[in-house]
Amino acid sequence: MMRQQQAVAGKNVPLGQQVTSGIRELILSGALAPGVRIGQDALANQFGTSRIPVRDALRQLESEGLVLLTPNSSARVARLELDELAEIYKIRELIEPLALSESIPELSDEDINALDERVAEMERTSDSDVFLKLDREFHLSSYAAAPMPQLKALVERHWNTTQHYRRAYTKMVWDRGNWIINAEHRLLMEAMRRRDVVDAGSVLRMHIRRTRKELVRHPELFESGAH
Amino acid sequence: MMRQQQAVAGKNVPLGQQVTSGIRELILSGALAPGVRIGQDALANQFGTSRIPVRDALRQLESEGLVLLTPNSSARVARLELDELAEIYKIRELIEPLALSESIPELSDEDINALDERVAEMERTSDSDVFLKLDREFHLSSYAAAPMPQLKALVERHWNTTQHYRRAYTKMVWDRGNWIINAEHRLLMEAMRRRDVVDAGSVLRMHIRRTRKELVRHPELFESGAH
DNA sequence: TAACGATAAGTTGGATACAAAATGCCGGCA
DNA sequence: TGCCGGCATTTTGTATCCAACTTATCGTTA
Repeated sequence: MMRQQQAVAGKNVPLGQQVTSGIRELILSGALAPGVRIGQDALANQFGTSRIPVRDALRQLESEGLVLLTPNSSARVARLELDELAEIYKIRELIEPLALSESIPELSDEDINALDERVAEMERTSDSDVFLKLDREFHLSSYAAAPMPQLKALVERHWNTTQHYRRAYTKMVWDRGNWIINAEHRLLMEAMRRRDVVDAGSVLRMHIRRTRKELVRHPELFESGAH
Repeated sequence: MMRQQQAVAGKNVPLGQQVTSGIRELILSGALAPGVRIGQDALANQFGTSRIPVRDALRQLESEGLVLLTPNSSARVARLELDELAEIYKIRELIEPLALSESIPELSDEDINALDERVAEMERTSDSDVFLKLDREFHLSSYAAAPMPQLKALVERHWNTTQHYRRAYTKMVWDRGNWIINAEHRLLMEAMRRRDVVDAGSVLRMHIRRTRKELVRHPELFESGAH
């Protein structure tokens, strides 16, 4: 008789983790905006479970920086102030070039081509949500080959917590086009093709830094939403 | 044995957070070594609560990198491989100089003197545990004035997850003395007194980098313990 | 009228109880 | 002897229930 012991690390997913993924997706997709109150009962009904898995999920998401828990009171989708967003970008300026430079030597030519394809799609699309998704995929994929799992988890966390504000900014300036980002991506790809970790790191650092300065110029991104 | 919650009038800290602090302290103090299995029931009895707050605490600690949670199975104190430790140090080399350079302009002369006192105590003590405690206090205090709460939380997390290995290393080389660390601390203090963020950052980066290379030379730090 | 306070309703925190999965033990079998 | 499989025990995951705290409502009063 076959032994079901193995379960290959991921077959038997606890209900709590499914709820965690579900809520995380709701937040990252924008369905739940920062500041919105999220009740345990409502989520439990929505996912068809009791409140226990929901509570586990909320704690998990709080530690990921996506949820703000106030004891004995409410759970809300985490929101960032302008300085907090800028702070995250300053950290990103330091750690993402490291992730990139450690990843580049491990990338195959096929990987590079796949990245290039995403850049091309970004230039073609007229949908800001598609653009946002491709941008995230492009950058995170460019780090994927780095043998530094903790660093990559940290980077992804920062992308998650800033997701809402990047979306809001992208939508805001969508009309004006974003040729600068596309140009930076092209320069980044060119350096990556040459496997030049120094140039690639410099372009990426500039890219993040310029975005930070751009965001700081738009405090109106932080005014809306529930409190 | 069974520690009952003291009904401190007015203070209303959720039980789960108290348990979190308790377990965290057990791990950081070395009472719970990496790899050791920690059962929910055992902890619940030890803290005089049910398993619910313990589960909350374990989830919290997992996200802090101090606990490894395997679904449907065990919870263990997180352990690091040699490359993981090195990875964390590479991240530290980047972000701690930033924390320091942002903190230095905000430090008062009294703060500087207090830091100096810790350095002096480190040179005097003959107890490696005291040394470890002072070292942590010194560095974290030197970042304390930086107006970057997320960065400081990140730094503290890295100090926590590497705590056990720093302790093991400190004990291992305790006989040989650690004049190098003391010298580096002196140089660091000197740059901080001059409020020279560039020099201070350079010394700190060197300090962390040298420690990383030193740790990598001692793989035997990772052999012991439960698996 | 506006502010204050008591009370009621709703929400969260924690404990107990039960189901499901994993670990360990022990006997059978080649 | 060594190993494999099944059963029992232990441990984790989830649901339900109760208590405590927060928030809202409504009435009272200056």
